[in-house]
Amino acid sequence: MIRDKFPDTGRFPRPVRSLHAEVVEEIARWLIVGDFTEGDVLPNEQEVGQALGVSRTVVREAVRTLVAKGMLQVRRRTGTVVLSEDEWNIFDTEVLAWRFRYGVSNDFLEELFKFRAGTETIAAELCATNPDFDVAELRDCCDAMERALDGQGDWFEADLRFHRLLLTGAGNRFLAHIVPMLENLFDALLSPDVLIEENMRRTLPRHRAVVDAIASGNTTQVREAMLLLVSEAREDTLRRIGDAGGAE
Amino acid sequence: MIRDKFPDTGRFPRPVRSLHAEVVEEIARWLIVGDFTEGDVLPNEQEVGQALGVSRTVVREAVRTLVAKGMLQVRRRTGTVVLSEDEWNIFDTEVLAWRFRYGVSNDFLEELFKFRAGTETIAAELCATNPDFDVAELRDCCDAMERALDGQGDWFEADLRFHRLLLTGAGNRFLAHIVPMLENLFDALLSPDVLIEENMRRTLPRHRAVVDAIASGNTTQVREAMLLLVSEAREDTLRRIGDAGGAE
DNA sequence: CCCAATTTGTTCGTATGTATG
DNA sequence: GCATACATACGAACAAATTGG
Repeated sequence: MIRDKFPDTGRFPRPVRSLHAEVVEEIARWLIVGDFTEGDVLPNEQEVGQALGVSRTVVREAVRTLVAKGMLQVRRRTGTVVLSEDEWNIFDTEVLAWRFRYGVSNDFLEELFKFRAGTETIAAELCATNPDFDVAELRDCCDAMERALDGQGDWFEADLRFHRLLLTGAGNRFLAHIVPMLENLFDALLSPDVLIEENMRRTLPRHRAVVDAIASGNTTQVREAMLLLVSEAREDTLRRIGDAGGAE
Repeated sequence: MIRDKFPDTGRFPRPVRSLHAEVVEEIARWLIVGDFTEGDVLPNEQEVGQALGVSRTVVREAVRTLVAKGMLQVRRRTGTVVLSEDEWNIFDTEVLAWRFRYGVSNDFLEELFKFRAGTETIAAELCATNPDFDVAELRDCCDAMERALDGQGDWFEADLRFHRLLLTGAGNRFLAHIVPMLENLFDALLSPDVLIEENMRRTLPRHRAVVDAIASGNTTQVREAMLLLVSEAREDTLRRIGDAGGAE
């Protein structure tokens, strides 16, 4: 019972997260792990409420949230039905985070990396042709990564900043919106298992190659450098996942 | 008052859309047209309810929907605050539809077309290297477009099908999820103003060039053909928009 | 440090509407 | 046409958190 996560016992229990957020995530979990799948009808609002120990109102509001994300649909008289996974808002950061938390397939990760390779390459090309783009900042990131290899500073932060600069530097808000997805990816996948010195030493020159290519303004060179960077990142990450058997 | 859209007068009034949907869209409109902008706090739930003639419950559920889409944030004691436009789920189909309906800037459209050019190009390249991809279907679309030029059948439908095939044929669900956005774009922008014979006669061979390039398997050729296709589409569409002054 | 005001959070009871069979 | 099962909608009430005095 969700409610039990808020110990009403002691002096100051105070729920940090609202019941709403808990219920949303719990129902989302049902859908992701497959307790309910496409076409299934959820128990009615009353029953869901009872099962989770919350009122119907809370259930209704939670359902609205998941409807907004394309995971559920409510039909009068029928009830709340689960939509096909490819109706889910795949670009929604919360949906993505839930996937990472409750189980994501290898196929999904492969596709995510392919999408990332494509879009980051576009972004890098646009950066290369954007006169306002500041290459120096990008170089700073590489320097920070290099320092991190010597134990000075945070590799993770510098790496993320590098990719954020690319995606935001393109001057395209659609590309910029991929940043939160990337942050999710980094958070979920860049474990100490992946961030080993061997990988970092290999990827640093790949990053620098991208910077140099952008500085040169040669877009085919940019594309090649970017594709190499992301495909190696994919290797380093997914190999470890496969080894650890971390996913669904 | 939203409520007035449902004439309780006669015998059978029947609201086709729920109050919820109406209120969601109304508040979304407030944000898009700028009645409330970044950082603004909405009137409290009670007041919004009174203003729209609905109960607090309905307002709350509507707000949940907009929070789920990144447009609002709710803080206790403070109230409901409007988030910056670049927090809004830019890939959300409903948000996009509302933008088209209530005002979209030319900059936004430019960026959308650029994003589309990039992602559709990736998709086309992936189709070209996907052994399961059926080029014949793509050719069918072109034939259908050609027939439409002679008054046989629907150009719009064939054109859309063409692009849908590309985006789904790549075998990547992120790319496939761009289809609903494209449908929005087509619905909103491909008016009879744009779909004039001159434009259609020019774009048909561009489509065929993409098909041929994919059939040949030459990815650089695919890219070039695709970029040409989309950039011309952008010209044809935005020129008309500019002429008509249709946007925000 | 506590008090008071404001606003959302949450519950409950009830009535209505709508589609199904 | 009627009963049923469910979502839809309302209103009142109290709880909890945050802010400012």
